[in-house]
Amino acid sequence: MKFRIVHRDTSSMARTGVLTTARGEIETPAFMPVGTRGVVKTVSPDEVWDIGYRLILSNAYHLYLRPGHDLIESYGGLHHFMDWGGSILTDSGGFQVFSLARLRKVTEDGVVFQSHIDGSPHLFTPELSIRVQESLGSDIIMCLDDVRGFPVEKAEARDAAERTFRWARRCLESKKRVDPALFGIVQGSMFSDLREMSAMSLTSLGLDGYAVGGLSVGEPRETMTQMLEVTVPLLPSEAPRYLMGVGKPEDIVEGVLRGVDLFDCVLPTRNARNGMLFTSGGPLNIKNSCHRDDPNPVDQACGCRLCTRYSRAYLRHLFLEKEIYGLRLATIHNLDYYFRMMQNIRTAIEQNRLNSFAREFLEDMEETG
RNA sequence: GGAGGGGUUCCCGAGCGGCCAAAGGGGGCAGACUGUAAAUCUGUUGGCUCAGCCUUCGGAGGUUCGAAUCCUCCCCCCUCCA
Repeated sequence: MKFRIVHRDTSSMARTGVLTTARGEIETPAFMPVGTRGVVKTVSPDEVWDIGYRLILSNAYHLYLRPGHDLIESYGGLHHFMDWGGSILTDSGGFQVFSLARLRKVTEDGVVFQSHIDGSPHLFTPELSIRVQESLGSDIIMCLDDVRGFPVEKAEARDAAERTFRWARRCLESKKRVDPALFGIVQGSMFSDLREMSAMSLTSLGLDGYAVGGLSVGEPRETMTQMLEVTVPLLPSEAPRYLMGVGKPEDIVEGVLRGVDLFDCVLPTRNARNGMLFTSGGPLNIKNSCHRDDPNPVDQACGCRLCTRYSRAYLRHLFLEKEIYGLRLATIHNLDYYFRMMQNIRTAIEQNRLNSFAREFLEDMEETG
């Protein structure tokens, strides 16, 4: 993997760049659709590709449990297994330490999960996480980290951040393949000094990229941006920076302003399935009765398959009837919205006007949201 | 003609003298969703001048301090026998 910065915005910390993997190039700042189980829910890889995406996120923990990383490896890796021609970043399973908190126990060695599928216990170590991700054939692999929720006691946050560093070192040591890039993850919850400590120690490992983890877990947005402001400047400028699990359109803009290059989030895909569509006029719940007899497209300004061919009335009908096509159309639309948003962000950076772009964007969001 | 079963709030359906404006589902309406245990979850669903009052359990009467619940008559639906 290579990362080349193309342009630095003069009005903010933002930059555009090109991330090059064995599968091709990705323009940054970029958003990654989430395909946890080897599929972006409800849509085909072709559809994801046609929208413009060249990098998606998948998950080591879920694919390890089912169908098993060895099986996927025997099918030529995840790209081949799911027929995705673009690049893949896999999450390490660290987030499941947080999201499956009731089903796990963290030790220095690793995390003992009780499978959410059949209850069987699994020890997920940094070494296993790397092995799984290498078997999958990911282009970018993540270090196993210890994610905690919000709020959390400082002692617990320190403990988790320090462990995350020790695990990162083990991940680096156990990495066998040379082609995938390895990203470390900064933790430290909402404590500036812990974030600093975490960033400093992690960068000493000389990893290929750095992620900021443990944010958008329930804290106020202002807190998240504060944490970015103390963390991002400590990360090497020439390496890609990735804000994990973020987020809402406004969160992404805030992140880019502070120098973040990569994002991922389930929001566009999950909310699509729940009937929430992102539009240039703000979010919209297609199930609301006001759309019952509305011949207009979901978003006049959108060129996606949903907006160019169907009325709000039709999409609402599909949702009320629980027809699968509605989920697909909504997902395509939201992914299209996010892709175009990232394009607009990149253009604004190259024209040195991200700051004013962001101000307008956030004001619009406030008005409609 | 005879015997039996039943009509409950938008729908299905529980309740079978007071704790019933009435369980539970469905449907409707609204909200949430941030490295996906999520095509999920939560709230709400008679009216009002809302800690109270009014209207409501096929219809009309009655018993009772008190009735969706008991009694009488009537109207409809279903099953079986002739």
